[in-house]
Amino acid sequence: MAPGDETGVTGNKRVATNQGAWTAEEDRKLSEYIEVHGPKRWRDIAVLNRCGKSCRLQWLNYLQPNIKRGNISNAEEDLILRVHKLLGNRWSLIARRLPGRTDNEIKNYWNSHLSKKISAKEKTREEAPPTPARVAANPSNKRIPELALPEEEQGATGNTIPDLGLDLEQDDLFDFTVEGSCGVDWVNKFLELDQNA
DNA sequence: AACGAAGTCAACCGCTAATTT
DNA sequence: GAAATTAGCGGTTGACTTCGT
Repeated sequence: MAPGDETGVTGNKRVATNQGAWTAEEDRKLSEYIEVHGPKRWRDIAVLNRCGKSCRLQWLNYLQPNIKRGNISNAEEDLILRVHKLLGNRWSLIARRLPGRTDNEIKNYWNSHLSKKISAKEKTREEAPPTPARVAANPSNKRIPELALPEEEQGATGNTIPDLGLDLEQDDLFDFTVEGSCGVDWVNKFLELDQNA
């Protein structure tokens, strides 16, 4: 593919497409188009002066039926935290576990809310003196090698997926089309596997 | 009231994988 | 099998809002 063709940019030249916030009129036209032609062939969408990529994003994030906006519940937040712990920044995978939520929304929510919560938690944990139980379990405060990843596997960002011997593409756990696969039960099942591994 | 800093989130960009020709 | 096209993903940017001084 020619780089940039779907972004409103051809080579170094920016083609004349609208940019910036979508208007209600544009939303309406896009919805009408998709109602007739379906959510495909984004490049061919000629009803708007928008690149196909922008149309696709608008449809996925705002215009699709059953899209939920805002008010992320505690249960959803917990689910995001737990799945993120397992998968890292795989926003689309996380989003598929939260019906009505989009990857973009979850990503934003993570960056603006959850990442801070986590760093605050870690900070308090670092500052807190070790509990008697922790000291008893590891009296010399030695690093436990089997719990640590080798440096080359940790990655620069720390957003690595733990190698649990699972195939994200093949394992049924990650087949998000399976009915009833959404919710905390799935995470619990995964965590069990995690612990066993 | 005015200003700047910090927070939020919609939209864009660059890239890759998958699909089609 | 190669090239072109399309779809999708995650990271980043920038406009807007809120908050503190």
